[in-house]
Formats: sequence, structure tokens, C-alpha cells
Amino acid sequence: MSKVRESIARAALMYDGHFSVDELVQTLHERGVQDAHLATVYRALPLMVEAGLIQPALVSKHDGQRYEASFERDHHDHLVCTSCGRVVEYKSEALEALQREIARRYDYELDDHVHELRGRCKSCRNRAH
Amino acid sequence: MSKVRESIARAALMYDGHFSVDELVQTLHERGVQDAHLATVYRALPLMVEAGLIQPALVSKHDGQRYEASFERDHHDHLVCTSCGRVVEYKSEALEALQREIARRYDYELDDHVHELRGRCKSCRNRAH
DNA sequence: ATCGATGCAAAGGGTTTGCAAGGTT
DNA sequence: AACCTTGCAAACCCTTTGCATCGAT
Repeated sequence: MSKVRESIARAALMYDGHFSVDELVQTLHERGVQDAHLATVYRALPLMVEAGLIQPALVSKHDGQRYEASFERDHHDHLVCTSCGRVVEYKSEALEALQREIARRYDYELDDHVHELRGRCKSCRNRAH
Repeated sequence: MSKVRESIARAALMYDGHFSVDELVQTLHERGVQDAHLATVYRALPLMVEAGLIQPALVSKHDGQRYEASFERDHHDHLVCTSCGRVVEYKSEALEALQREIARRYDYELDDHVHELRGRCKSCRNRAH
């Protein structure tokens, strides 16, 4: 692994959440370590995905692909309040079992999922009425 | 509403699942009804979303934004092949019941959800090995 | 006559690629 | 020397926009 790629990898794994390609380049520049060219980053990222270091982030976003460190993607899902943004993380074995069953039905070998429930939490409902 | 937009709307609502902008234009051309220009379609779609006719499909897009009729929403979720992009739409009452139960547990009033399973379909697995 | 809708072409923004130069073994 | 990596610029794809024209009120 070259030095440039090592810098890219180090920076990528440092993010708490997900990051865009531009943000990554920005970070590298600020850090002054390397002047990784945009094209180089674009070429490095798929390799890092291949190597299992990072993954495309499963956010329904519009601006461009985002990535996140592989270890970020632990098995929890989100229950998001559409009013106040509060997020509850939950985990349901029954749900995961069900997902596996659905994948089996269509003969897909599952390796990931996004599950996000959206609604309004109790306090927001009370506040509204 | 102009005739062109009416044709666009009619075609959009005719799809069983979701569609891309190109597919929509293609359909319109094949139907020969109108030669709706790409730019016109791009301008019409946000209006139709605004009007509640269609919605952006909650698929982590590969190639470009996809849309689906509003009434399609909440009726199915997606199983996406990470290799070839093939999308299977499925619906599971058990799954929805489970979601409702989770929401109830945390006292959220559910009004939407994203559920996307990601994996590799049979033919892609075969091709690789 | 006015005002929105359309076609066209050109511009934008994100991503990919061809190629020559630079590194590494 | 052979091979991989990088920078750069140009190409690409999807989407948006400026502008003149068309259409309906």
C-alpha cells in the first residue's frame, strides 16, 4: 500500500460517521500530510471497499456517494422522530430472522440492510395537541 | 395541466414498481403519444412529487434517481443485488407487524419506513465462483 | 397580450478514464 | 526493466438552466 493510499485510509477510518469524497480530500488537505488528488481518492475508495475497510454508506442522500468505516455498520437500526429528530437505536432478533427468511426466499445472499422507521415520538405528539 | 404533463403523469402512474427518468421517456416514446423532451420530464417530476402523485423511491440509487407512484409506498420494500443492481420488491405482513410492535414499544406513532435488504442474487454468485 | 410550458443546447456537478510521469521492487 | 500509482485533463453521465418559441387563457 502506497503512502498516499495509507493517508487516505487513515483519514477515512477516522471519521465518526460517514463522509463524502470531497470531505475526505478536504480533510487530507487540511492535515497537510498529502495532496491526494481527487482522482486518486476516487480510485482508492473502491479498493478499500474491496479490502473490507470501508463501505458505501446506506443513506438516502442526493449529493454523491458517501462512505463509512466498516466497523461503523453494527447491527442496530434506527427509529427516527420526524418532528424532533430524536433517534432510538433498537435491535430485534425477530426482525433479523425475518430478513434472513425473505432473502432466502428470493435466493439472495444477504450482506447488509437498512432499516429505518420514521414516526413521531410521544412528547412530540403531546406537544402538538 | 398541459397535455405533455398529463402524458407524463399517466405513464408514471402506470409502472408497477419504480422507474428512472430515462425509462419514463423511453416509455413515452414507445407509446408515441408525445415526444416529451428529457428536460420537460425533469421539470415535471418535482411538480408531481409536490402534488403528491409520485415520490422518490427509497432505493440507494445506482445510476440516478428513481420514482414511484405514491400509492406504491408502504406496500413493498426492496431487496437489492449489490453486484448487478437487480431489485426485487417484496412485501411481508409479518415484517410490518414487527415494525408496528417496535414502534409501539418505544411509543412512536409510525408513519413511514425504509427497509432495504442488500446482498447478492443467485446469478451473480454463480458468475463469481 | 400575457404568462406558463416546451425544446434545445449549453452549463453544472460528481465520477471515471487515457496517458504520460513518477515510484517501487 | 516491469509494474503499479499518481496527477492532470478530458470525457462521461445525469441533471439543471437560459433562452427563444409555442400554447392556452
